[in-house]
Amino acid sequence: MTTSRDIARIAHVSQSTVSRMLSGSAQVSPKARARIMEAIAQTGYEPDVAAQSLVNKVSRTITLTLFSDPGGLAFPVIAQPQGYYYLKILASLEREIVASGYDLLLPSRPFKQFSTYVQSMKKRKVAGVIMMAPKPADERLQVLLDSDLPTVLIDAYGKGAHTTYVAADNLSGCKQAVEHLVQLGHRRVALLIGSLIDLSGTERLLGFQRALTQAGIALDEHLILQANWDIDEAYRATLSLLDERTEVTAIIAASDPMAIGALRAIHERNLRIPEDISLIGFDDSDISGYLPPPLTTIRPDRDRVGKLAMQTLLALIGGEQHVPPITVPTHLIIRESTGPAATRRGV
Amino acid sequence: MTTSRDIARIAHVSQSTVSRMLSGSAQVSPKARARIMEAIAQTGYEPDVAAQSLVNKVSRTITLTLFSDPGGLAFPVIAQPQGYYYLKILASLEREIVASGYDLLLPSRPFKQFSTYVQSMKKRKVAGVIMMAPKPADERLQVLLDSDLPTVLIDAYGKGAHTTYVAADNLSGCKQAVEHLVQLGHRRVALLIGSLIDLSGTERLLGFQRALTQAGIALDEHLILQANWDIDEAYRATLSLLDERTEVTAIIAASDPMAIGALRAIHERNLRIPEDISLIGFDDSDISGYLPPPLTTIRPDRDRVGKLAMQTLLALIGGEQHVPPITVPTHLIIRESTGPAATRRGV
DNA sequence: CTGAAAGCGCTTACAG
DNA sequence: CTGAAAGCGCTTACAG
Repeated sequence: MTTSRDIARIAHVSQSTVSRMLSGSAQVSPKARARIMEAIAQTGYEPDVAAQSLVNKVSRTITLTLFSDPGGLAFPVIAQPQGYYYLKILASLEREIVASGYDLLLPSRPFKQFSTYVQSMKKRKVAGVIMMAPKPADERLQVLLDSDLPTVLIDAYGKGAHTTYVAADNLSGCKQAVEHLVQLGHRRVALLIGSLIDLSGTERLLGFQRALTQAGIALDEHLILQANWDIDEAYRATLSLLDERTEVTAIIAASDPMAIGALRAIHERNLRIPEDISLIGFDDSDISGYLPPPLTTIRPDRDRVGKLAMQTLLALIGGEQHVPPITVPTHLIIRESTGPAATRRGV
Repeated sequence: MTTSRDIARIAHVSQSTVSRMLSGSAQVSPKARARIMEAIAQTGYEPDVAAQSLVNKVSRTITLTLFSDPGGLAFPVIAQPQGYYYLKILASLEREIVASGYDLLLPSRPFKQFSTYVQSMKKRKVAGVIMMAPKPADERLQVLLDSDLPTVLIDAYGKGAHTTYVAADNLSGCKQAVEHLVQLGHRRVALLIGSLIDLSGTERLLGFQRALTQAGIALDEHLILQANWDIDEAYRATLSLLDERTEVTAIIAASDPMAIGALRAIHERNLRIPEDISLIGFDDSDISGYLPPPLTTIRPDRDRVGKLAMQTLLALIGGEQHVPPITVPTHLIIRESTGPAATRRGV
């Protein structure tokens, strides 16, 4: 396989000159440059990334961490409906990473103490880390924040000299959902919430509370149901909600998968959407537009989240310190699962 | 950061001995071994993978290719419902890769000629390639087959000295679906098929045809609808099918997303499932059990596909040649979307 | 603007 | 069973 020494020989220059030209670290005479370009074109030379990392102490590699998996794996998390949300972010992220000439690495690592994580990443000479939705309680998060490894958190808070975050505006998103329902005349609105220990869950809850309060509607804790982001739990929770709280005319699910669980429960009770019950999801997953009926939902701009995460990481890698965090807006997508509030059912 | 030279110094041995012990390539005296272990424990030493790849000419890295994306990216493909099928395979694959001590790399690459792909992977010293569902027509496939890069194809055919494949038994899967319907008394069964240029599409079609023929039911080309694996196309195709071919009592969708499209169309025409129309999907995606009604579907054992793909790749990397391909069975999951054939609608 | 030399952290014949 | 030496393919002061 062709090496930079071969290129040097063919172009009648030294290896140093080849290296300098390729890195752009110094001026190279036009003649030398032309001969080197010629040699590269002719041989299809590509530099050896292992040798480069060895001497540069850093490689053009970004790594991804999803702390929600105990083993730190990525795909087992996103292969579940709860994780579909991240797919679109990852798609945009990968596009951006590749466009910047970086590789995306999903490293194997020992499951032991987390303190070795940062060290492992440094040994692999990763340029930066993208961390998706770690639980704030996760003590491992702090280790990373304290390190000098450039890190961007997605949908989580956490700042440091070499860390910042990009998050969707979950709070406003959930507010938009409530406001839409209030405008349609709904007063008794239930919320299916995921876990309360991660950021997006808490924020969506907060948005719900604020919008309700602003509309002058009293909060009713019985109308806030935890379903752990899970389809099945959402299904069961909705079933008992429908049976016990017949005054409810609308349900907001804090994720589209939970909306699917709610949808099935509503169908099973032979209630019509939206005539009897209005339903709103959160995520705007690709299938939400094809549910019976198509789902009104909140769409975070996931393309922007992924794109900005990488751009921000690049700034951090470039040496910028204390890069400001970014919040990305959400949009209400009105489809057919919401309508005017019905008169009380069964009354 | 600690190097093997540091370990050697601390343990009073030479760097060669440290390396030999770590690689297990030669005998090391118990005393030396104990001192080296001690030094490693005390420093938290991990070898530098860049230096190792540089001298070994190969790294412990597996790379993933999804040819369906023109740019060769992974996430943009699997972030669409058509790609959800692969997620579970990838989850199992990643688990297996990590358990084997390999890293998973999603490399950036120039979009130019594909001929450089193999060379790029070699420059990155990847140990092996997993390729998901390339179109058989893709000329780039051949380049890889001709190379000596260990390669395992998933859901595609292709064999060579250093290449083999692992595929789900699509043909039997689709046969099982038809047989189930025939037992329920259905005679007029429609098939929503994806694209005819990839393996899984063609095989599912073949299974459909064979089972129908074996049941003594004449094939009717009007009942085979192409929907390109797409929810929306499946939705539209089902709409016209329902309007034009009222004798149809059952629909098999060759993927769960297409089944979702069909489901919505059936709901829109105010037909009941399964009383008026039976519906079967293919994939057993996580949401299929929560559709209204829960979907009968074909489940390929995706866990096994991923696991066996890596094990097979490991054999190839180990130098085995002409490793035999593997076919993984599928199972019929009966839920509530199939039932006895109705009398002809509208007659 | 350019080249010779040293070195990044490993592994592997080679000689004991 | 062990160590000294050379080399993997790059980059970067250093000296011109």
